[in-house]
Amino acid sequence: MSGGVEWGLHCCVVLSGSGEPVPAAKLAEFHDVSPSYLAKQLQLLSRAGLVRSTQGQSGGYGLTRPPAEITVLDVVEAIDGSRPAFRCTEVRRRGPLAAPPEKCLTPCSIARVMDAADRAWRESLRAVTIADLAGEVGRTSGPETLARARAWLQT
Amino acid sequence: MSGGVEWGLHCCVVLSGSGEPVPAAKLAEFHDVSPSYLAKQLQLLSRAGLVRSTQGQSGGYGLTRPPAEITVLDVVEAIDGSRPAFRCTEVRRRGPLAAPPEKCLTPCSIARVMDAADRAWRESLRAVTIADLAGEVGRTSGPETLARARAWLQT
DNA sequence: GTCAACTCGGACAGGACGGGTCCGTGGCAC
DNA sequence: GTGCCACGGACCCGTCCTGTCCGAGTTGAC
Ligand code: FES
Ligand code: FES
Repeated sequence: MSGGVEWGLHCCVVLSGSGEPVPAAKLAEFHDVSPSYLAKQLQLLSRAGLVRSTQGQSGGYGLTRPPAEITVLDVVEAIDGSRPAFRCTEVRRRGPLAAPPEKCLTPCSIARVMDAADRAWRESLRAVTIADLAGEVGRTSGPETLARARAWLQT
Repeated sequence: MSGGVEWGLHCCVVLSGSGEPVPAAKLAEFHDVSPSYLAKQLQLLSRAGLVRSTQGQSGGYGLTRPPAEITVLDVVEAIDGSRPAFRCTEVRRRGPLAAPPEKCLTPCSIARVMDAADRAWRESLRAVTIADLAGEVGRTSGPETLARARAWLQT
């Protein structure tokens, strides 16, 4: 999985509840990561419709929806792609004892198991929203942490 | 995820209940895949202790345990590795407002969510065994399918 | 209205990792 | 002894991730 997922998720958390747009350079300095590369991740988020960018002076990025309506799965799929990790290549149809096409109407049982596991993974990620993450941060690191971060971003 | 997982899983299914060892070349011909690459996957399975190889003439591979005691997760981890997909790089400790070390005793909430999803995925894979897969194949493709496959491998 | 500065957006290289292949070595049965 | 087979490592190649760059467009100020 792409390492940029962590950056995108952290960006979404600090962006939650920030009314003013935040430039990508500020976000990069805040997290101490490469500005150019983080810009690419933000582009992916923008293309997926999770964040909206306003150009010009005093422009930047902001969430398009309330944080409670953005799930972790949305961010992960936007950055890392939405294709499943396991890809069935229909091995059963090859070889000397290949299964005839009339027996391949249903997916292979192995593919079904893999697909079920993938669905469980996605369901677990869909159950958590950005708002949940922000609340958790306030609970573990103190409520003032997020406020100070947003204030620093506005400067 | 590595595409060889599909091959290894199919190999384990056809190997289940086969008393005689099966050479790697036969398995490759049966699935119509590259013999060299499948050999590498079988080596990984052997290193993980799932299959045992007998050398010399009329040698080959065979399962070490009953099929009901080998889970799909065992095969996936043997071939694809057991490290989680998401790797936390502790972004919160960097930047101008870095979290102090005394607040980083517990993992980041984002990392916790990712870890929970990964655990759900693994749990879903651990619930299915090779014997279950073999039974499913017999139910959908007819009970004689596996028997014919094993007979072909013995030739 | 004009200018300038600041922003995003996509196009462009470098490098690391995994897929895929090959051959030499050692061990077992015949 | 001889032939067959698994094992381990070294090797090349394609692909994806990482990282960077500069141009188009927009905004705010003067
Ligand atoms: S044919 Fe693809 S998983 Fe069985
Ligand atoms: S610091 Fe790694 S996920 Fe938050």
